[in-house]
Amino acid sequence: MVKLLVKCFVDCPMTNSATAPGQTARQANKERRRQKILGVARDIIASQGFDAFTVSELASRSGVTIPTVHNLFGKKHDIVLELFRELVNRVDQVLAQPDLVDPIAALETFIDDLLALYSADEAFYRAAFLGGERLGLFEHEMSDGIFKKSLKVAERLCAQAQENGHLEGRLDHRWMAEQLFNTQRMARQDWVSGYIDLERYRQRALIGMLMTYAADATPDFHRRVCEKIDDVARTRA
Amino acid sequence: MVKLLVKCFVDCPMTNSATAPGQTARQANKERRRQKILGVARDIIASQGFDAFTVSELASRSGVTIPTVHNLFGKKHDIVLELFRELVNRVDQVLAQPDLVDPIAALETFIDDLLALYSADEAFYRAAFLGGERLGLFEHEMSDGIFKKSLKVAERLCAQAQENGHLEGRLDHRWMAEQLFNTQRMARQDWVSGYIDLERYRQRALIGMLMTYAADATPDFHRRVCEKIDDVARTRA
DNA sequence: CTGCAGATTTTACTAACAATAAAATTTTAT
DNA sequence: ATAAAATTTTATTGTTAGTAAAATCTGCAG
Repeated sequence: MVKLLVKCFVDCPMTNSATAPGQTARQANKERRRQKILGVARDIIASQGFDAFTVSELASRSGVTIPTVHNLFGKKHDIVLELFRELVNRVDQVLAQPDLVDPIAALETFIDDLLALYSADEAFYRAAFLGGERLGLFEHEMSDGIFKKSLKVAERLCAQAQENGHLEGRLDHRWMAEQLFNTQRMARQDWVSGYIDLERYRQRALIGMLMTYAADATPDFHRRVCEKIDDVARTRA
Repeated sequence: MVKLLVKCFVDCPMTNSATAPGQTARQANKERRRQKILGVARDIIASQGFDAFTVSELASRSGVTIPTVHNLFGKKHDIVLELFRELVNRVDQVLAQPDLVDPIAALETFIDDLLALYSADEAFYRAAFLGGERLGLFEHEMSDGIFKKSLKVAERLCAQAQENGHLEGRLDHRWMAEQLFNTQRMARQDWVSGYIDLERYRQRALIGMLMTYAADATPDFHRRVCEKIDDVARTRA
């Protein structure tokens, strides 16, 4: 039995400025394999759902055997965890952007930044959210993770809107922030579940959040919000 | 090897007015076993999550063997389906109740009826929602099931509120109905996921829906809505 | 360019799960 | 009491996650 394999992917020094200087080509190849397998995992979860995501399917599609996958990632759980961590990192960056003065523009910028992120690699984000949900990875994030951070952002948005005279202050900002956050969350979940597409996600999130503003808007601002809602509503019947 | 088993549960005629007249005690016992197993299934899913729900666990906890479970229900999928069907039936009945004239009271009645239902058998409802979600049973219901029906109810609620002069009519009722519906849905999901309890579910759903009203409320009605929100918000800090 | 050390992949295996067929057993009706 | 029917169980199949140890490959030193 004769095997002819060519596996010498990396000969160049690579641009690894971050890690140790003595990093050999072997480790670079390892990382390359990991990324490839991670990509296949993303495709399986996004296109066939989490139940179809088995280690054997992942291995055969990646052109390796099952133990190789376990060798590179550990448990199946860890593969999903890695997708999820990447997701949290990327979303965190978008969340950290500075707010604008105008509340409506801030909302639209926020959602458009998020949507730009998601649409750049829809399969990845759907897979990561799906996997995170399924493995209960959000449960832990609930306490001090992106959840609380998102709420803080939403709360500051409300406070700022009131300072600028757009909100009357008749409603507790804690509730408004929660509503702002949850509206977007529900739309996102329906996208992740495959019920709606990204365009509809944008529409629902935006309109829902604008309606939250409207609940405590000053007359002038209310008019603007309603106009914006009509505007967003018109994007594809 | 000697076995002594006493399995004669039912000797009485039973009150089976619905089905065929010649229904034997055997069938009654069968139904009794099915219900017992279904109850165990509910407990496992609600207390340990869907992943812990295995046929072998279900069988051993129910005091039967694995093939017996399959004999009584078919596939594992069918067990969950039965829980889900029961869920849809029961929720349907609450949804079919007549609306009140006052929009705020209607909302509160609606959510309290729902909550009364859920709290009467919390384990069952959590398990059924969890199972339905996991097996994609809602996907099908999306088109012409409880989803559309719920939206219709919400839309009628808005229309009625406007007729009675509570809403200005500046916002499309289709969007308001969707927001009404989705707010409650998100709160429910957080309850099903174990993030919040029923009391908080009530609070979030009610406040979210009231805020939706507020977005298009006439000045008088807006005042009433805000008062109600404060009222609901005060129930346990 | 050749051989060694260490990293990597694979073969072979275990344990848990869903599901089914057919044998064994129990129950009901006569 | 016994035969027919329904029900449970034993035994088995195929799939999944995961692991240990053997086999193989890679990259570097001489």
